[in-house]
Parts: sequence; C-alpha cells; structure tokens
Amino acid sequence: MKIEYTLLKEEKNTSARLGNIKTKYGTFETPMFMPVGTEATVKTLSVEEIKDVHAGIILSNTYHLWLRPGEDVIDHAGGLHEFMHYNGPILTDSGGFQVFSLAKPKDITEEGVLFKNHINGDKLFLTPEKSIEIQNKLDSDIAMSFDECPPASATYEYLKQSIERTVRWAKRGKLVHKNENQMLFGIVQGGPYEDLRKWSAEETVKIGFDGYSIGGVANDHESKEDMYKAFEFSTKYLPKNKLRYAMGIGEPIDIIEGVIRGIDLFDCVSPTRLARHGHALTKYGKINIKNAQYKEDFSTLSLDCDCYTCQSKYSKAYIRHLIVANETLGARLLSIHNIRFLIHLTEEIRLAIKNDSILEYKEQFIKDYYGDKNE
RNA sequence: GCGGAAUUGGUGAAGUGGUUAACACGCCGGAUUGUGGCUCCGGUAUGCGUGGGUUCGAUCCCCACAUUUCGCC
Repeated sequence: MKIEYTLLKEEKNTSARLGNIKTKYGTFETPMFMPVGTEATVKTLSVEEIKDVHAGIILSNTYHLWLRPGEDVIDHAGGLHEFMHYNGPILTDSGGFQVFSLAKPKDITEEGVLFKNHINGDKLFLTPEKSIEIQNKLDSDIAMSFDECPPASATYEYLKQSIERTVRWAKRGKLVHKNENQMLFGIVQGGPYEDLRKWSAEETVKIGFDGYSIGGVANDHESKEDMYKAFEFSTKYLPKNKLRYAMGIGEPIDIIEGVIRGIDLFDCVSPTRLARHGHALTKYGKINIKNAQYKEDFSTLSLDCDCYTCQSKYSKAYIRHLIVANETLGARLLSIHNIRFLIHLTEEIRLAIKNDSILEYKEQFIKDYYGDKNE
C-alpha cells in the first residue's frame, strides 16, 4: 500500500495546515511530533509505551543501523517494523545529519562521504545511492534523501555549492529508490538565505518527491530568527499538497513557529535527552528535577498531564531521587512524560488550526511557558 | 605506660615560609534541537586540629595540648 498524505485544512490567519497521513501501519494527523529512535529504539521506551504517548510516527537512523546491526540483519528480520516489534509508522533519516555531526569537511566529496566508524574505527563510505538502498531494505514508511547538512556557521559561498551538490545527490538517490510502499522526501537546505532556500526548494521540487524536509536548522547556535527565516523561505516555495518536515526541531516554541510557517512534521532528540539529564517539560516551562527544591516535593510533574508518569502519581521527589541515583527508571518516566508533552502540544495545535486560533494559542503558550521571562 | 606517624572543605586527598590552597567525588546551578546514552560548562575552604612561639610574614618551622592510628611492654 502506498502511503498517502491529504491536506485537510489551512488555518485562516497563518500558513498552518491540518492534514493526515495514511500508511499500512495506521493513519495519523499532522502537525505531528516524531520521537527519535536512532538505534531502532526510542531510548528507554517499550513499543507499548510509544503507543501510549500517542506517537503517530517515530524516526530511526540509516547510518546507525547500517553500522549496527547492519541493514541485512533487519531485512532478514522482515524489515524494521518486524525487527523492533513496532507496528506503527517509521521515518528514517538518511545519515545526512551524521555528515554534519561525524564527518570532517575534507571527507565530503561529490561521490559521497567518508566516515570513520565510531564503534570500531573502520573507514566507511556512504553515498546517496547506498543510503537509499539501505532505507529500502529497512522498509521504513518514509525515507530521506541523503543530503549534506552544513553547519549554521557555513558561508554563503559554501552553502551555495553545498545545496547544488545536495540536489545532485537527491537525483541520484531517487533513481535507485525502489520501495513502492515507502515515501521518499527531498531536503531543502540554504541556511537563512531566501535566494538559496528558494533555489534549493524549486530544484528539489523539480525532481519530484512525496514530501520535503527543511534541513540545516538548529545547528550550532543558529539564532531563532535565522531558523524561522529558514522555515519561511523554504515552505514558501514548496507545493501545498505535499508534506513538509522540519528536521531536528523540537523546542515547543519552535514547533509552534514552524507550524505557523506551514510545517507538518517535527522530530527531536530533546525530550529523551533532556529526560536522561533530569529535565521535564511542563506547560509552565522546563524544570530541572535535580534542583534541590524538588527534594521533598511529592507532587506530580504536571497536574494536567495525561501521561503514564503523571497519571500513576510518580512524585517529583521520587523521580529526582531516581535521576540523582542514576537509575534508569527515572530516565524512562521523564522520557514518557516529555514525549507525551510534545505530542500533546501538537494535539492542541491541531485543535487551534481547526478553530483558526493558532496565533492566540501561541500567545497563551508563551505566557504560560515563559511566564515573566518575556520571550 | 613507652615509642612512631598523622590531623587541610561534605568526602578522598595534593601542596608551598610570601598575591586568588591543585585535583577528584559530592553538593548547588546552567546547557542540551535530523542522538558518537553516565555528556559539557560554571559555582562551591577568608582557611589548613587547639593554644602559644620563631619570623617582616606561617597552613607549611619550633613547643605544648587534644584527637586518630600503628607498634611494644
């Protein structure tokens, strides 16, 4: 079955949109936040818990699964869904982000990218074709083109030649894409520059993809202003009837600003990473559960949260103790809560789009979340 | 009872006759945006057992006391 996207409604005052995605693993609505499961696991969560937080779709990673356990192992298991015992939709990233996070600039060539395997030091060469072939085998529901994700500090000149190469890579990847059940997305790059984003978007659209990602955002201390420009200057030149996905975006306010600029999908490691480091997202801001003030705070994280952790009445004091003692249950309880918080945020956003009140929603959110901090 | 050794922050400890007493852990904060999972960045002793002395100056030298510890009778 071919996965399908339907645009249901556009918000009256902004570019926000409501849609749904039908896959053979179920249908979900957009805007949606996708929890990250790089190593074929949303860290510390069981698949039942992933379902429990109402995740419409999760994300996994080509590069990491290529290295370990290897795409053939997953292929022999019957694909990634079977392998990880998860029967919901999955999106795979192409390894493009690892070009940014793991490779050195000198190792990036027209042909592909040379990586030094971070597990055992082996030299590995990843190409656009190889990335797509691996994703074909993983049998994810949505695959990403292999792109170069340049740092926010990249110069205009560098970005220009980088987006040209990313477009050539997108063409090469599409040529070898053989999985009929899988959507393939192109990726728009170009930093905060409108002419580069425009060119990148238009050239990528010419190739023709099932959806378009906005990449190169939220890298190395990019300003919020530049990030929102990147959103706007990308979606402006993308077709309305196709999905848009802001890669790596996950701060609550950034999700709202992204939605307002016409983005449908978001993913971010932050809810799980923050959880491991002892932070909880709440309507009234992010809290650091390790702070001494929670030592004897026997209340739940949030009164109006419907996640397992809050509904089961685990207290801040107990979770604090677990985190301080480095017990994995602490990371798990906070991960469940944080992911649920972001998915619940998208539920409220969808409701606001239905009511044409996304700007009011944003204003109220900022008031609650940042309080007097005046963000 | 005799002899030796030790005494530095919450802990383990380094150190010097002369501006801000190393480091680690802990503790207290902060960071974290397509995840290289025990990470990164700050802060944390106005005082070096107590009392005297020597000295321009002592945590560092000397004396006494206290405490701890080891050995011997």
